[in-house]
Amino acid sequence: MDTADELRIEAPHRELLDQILDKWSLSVLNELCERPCRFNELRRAIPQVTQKSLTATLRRLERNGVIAREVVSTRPVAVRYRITPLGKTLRSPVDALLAWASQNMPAIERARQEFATREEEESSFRLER
Amino acid sequence: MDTADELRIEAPHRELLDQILDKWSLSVLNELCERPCRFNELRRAIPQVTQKSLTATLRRLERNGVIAREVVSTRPVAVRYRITPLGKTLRSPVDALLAWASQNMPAIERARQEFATREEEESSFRLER
DNA sequence: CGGTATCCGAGGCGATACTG
DNA sequence: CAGTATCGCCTCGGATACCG
Repeated sequence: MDTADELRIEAPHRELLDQILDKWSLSVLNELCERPCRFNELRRAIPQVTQKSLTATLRRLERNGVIAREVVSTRPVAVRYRITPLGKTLRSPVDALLAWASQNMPAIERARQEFATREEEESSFRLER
Repeated sequence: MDTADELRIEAPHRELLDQILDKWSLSVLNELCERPCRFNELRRAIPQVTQKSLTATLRRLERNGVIAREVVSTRPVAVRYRITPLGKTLRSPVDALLAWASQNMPAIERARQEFATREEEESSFRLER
């Protein structure tokens, strides 16, 4: 029942991670951790993202309370995004994960090559006989 | 150019996170951290996963060197999956992230409700006028 | 037992065009 | 400036059926 509990607990975790660790979130979070940014400022900082995806990412992050959106009613309007206190607390666990990735990238690269080699051997084995 | 560097570095990170933090990986990793498992043992432990997705998940994790697959050539064959030393090192950063999620779930829930409320107000505002 | 093969629908994401 | 709207691809994952 321990296991079953973990699995039930896990569903919201998964949903949350999907929202916070999606394709562009880390770049955005990274940028907003340094300073508050305007929309187009973020686009320039992350050139590969499209308007649509950036908007979607910002909405998701805002919805989950890790960033805040404030509108200054000038003409034309100015919009400023900034990280929230909650968002700041996300930094250290995420950084830990990225640090893990950096440190172990060589080992992972080796593992991938070995895997590819094993695959090749298998297929040539099947062909031989 | 600091920024540009970070972004170029980030691509492999993203790819890696996509492979390791995908829908079922955490459950599988969690299970294999406790003990080595047979294929169907994992299915029973994680009842919601389909054969196909479990196979795909195991292959991905194996490819990246965090789990190992060993085949015992009996009849019928027995397959055993176990966590690798590399895989074990993944635990602490992942746990940190899950701990963050658990701790802040209430705050996130509040943020979502506020967001929903703001959305409603906006749409009713537009209808009024 | 431990998988493959195939079909399918939902959703993520990009490209492009348009707007207050 | 800061978006929305639309289209279309493409991958992920579930359902189902079959296999050594």
